[in-house]
Amino acid sequence: MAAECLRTIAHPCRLRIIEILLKEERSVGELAEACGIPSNMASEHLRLLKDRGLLNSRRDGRKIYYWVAEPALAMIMNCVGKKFICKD
Amino acid sequence: MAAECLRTIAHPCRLRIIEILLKEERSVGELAEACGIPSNMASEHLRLLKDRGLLNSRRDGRKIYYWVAEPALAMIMNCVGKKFICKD
DNA sequence: TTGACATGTCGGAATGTTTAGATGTATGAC
DNA sequence: GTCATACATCTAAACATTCCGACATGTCAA
Repeated sequence: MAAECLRTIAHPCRLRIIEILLKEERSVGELAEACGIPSNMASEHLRLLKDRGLLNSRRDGRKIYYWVAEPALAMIMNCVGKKFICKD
Repeated sequence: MAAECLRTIAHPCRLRIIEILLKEERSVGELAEACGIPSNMASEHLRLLKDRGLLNSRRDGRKIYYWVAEPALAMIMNCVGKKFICKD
């Protein structure tokens, strides 16, 4: 259901994560720092996004890198962030 | 905040309401019937959407008609519904 | 004014989400 | 092997959302 995926995206940390990952892949620790949250919370957000097929991940040594798996996210983020919807 | 507005949209009934209102304005009762929910719940959903500036309303006799106030909703719905994101 | 209709608002129960801390697992360095 | 690092998982508390019934408001018609 579309509503479920929108809810998944609709969280400040997850929007920030998606925004970053649209540029390039990142590790959990990097994303956690960028969002100002502990890494276990970042991990939880990433799990939610990955469970819905929005992200993919790969391990490289001790780190795990995530990237955007769903191209539509770029369009959604373009709508959301660029000029639309509840700009402050 | 963008996340807040996305959360507002991210509900099955509210997505349906937006989808209908993108075509033409409708009364609360019509929307409630279309969503299969009681009219007081439709009224509540409409209030949430209106409070964030996504809808507008006008009274006509006893009925109150709502329509889409935020043009970006058409683009968002186009992304969401047409081919992207968690299609079943 | 009264009654019926359309909508809005107010509780509160049920449910879902977010967060934090503690613990668990996998990897590389030594 | 031990240790530290990077990440994941579990649990429970705190918080927010959803839904429903009951009641309130506002309008029209008679």
